[in-house]
Amino acid sequence: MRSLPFPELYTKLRGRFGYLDWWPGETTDEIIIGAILTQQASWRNVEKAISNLKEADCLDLKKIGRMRTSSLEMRIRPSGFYRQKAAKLKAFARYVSSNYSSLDEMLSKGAGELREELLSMRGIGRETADSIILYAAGKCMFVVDAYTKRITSRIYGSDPNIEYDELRFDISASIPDDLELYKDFHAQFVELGKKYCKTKPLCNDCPVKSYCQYCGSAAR
DNA sequence: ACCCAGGTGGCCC
DNA sequence: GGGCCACATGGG
Repeated sequence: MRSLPFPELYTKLRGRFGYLDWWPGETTDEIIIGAILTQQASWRNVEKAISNLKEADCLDLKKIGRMRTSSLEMRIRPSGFYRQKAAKLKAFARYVSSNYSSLDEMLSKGAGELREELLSMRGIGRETADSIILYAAGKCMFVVDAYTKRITSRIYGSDPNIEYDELRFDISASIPDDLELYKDFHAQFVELGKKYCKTKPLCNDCPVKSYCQYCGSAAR
């Protein structure tokens, strides 16, 4: 197997998929709402939920805090786990309004401190916390997800069940401290994963096929 | 009729 | 520290 360090992996994916502008031009409220709604859901379904909220002029944490729970649940229903997610959104909205004068005040804290705080909140796990830090707060925090684990295990032979933070540290330590790179690299992992790295082999035409231990033999 | 999706938390041993 | 499980909808 040829070696493929993370920066070169990014270059390769970027060359293939182009710059992927995730959550472009959205408000921080919308990014956080989307980060919660997308937990174990397809983005297509999240878009429906977001569109329902927008239609009701409720794509806003303060308004979500004041909405009737049943109404919120109905709006976000397409994104799945809608009762849990409604509670998570309510809890987030309540937390911000009772502890800060604005969402921006919370998001302007240091990344490490903000991470601890987000992780202490109910329904906010590591991936959601890091997505909020990276895309809403705009601070370098690498977002790991199931695709990131699967792809790195197939290319580098690492444990597919690697600890979230271990992989996060490994990638962070080997790429430059550049916000746009952090944002886009995660998006590239997801793009590659969706197209070519499902649990079943989809090696055909995969941009990193020759580096992949899963299908590398076919590529050689 | 399955299997999967841009996870999280709880409970068990 | 790992292995299950519930949570729920919509698309392939």
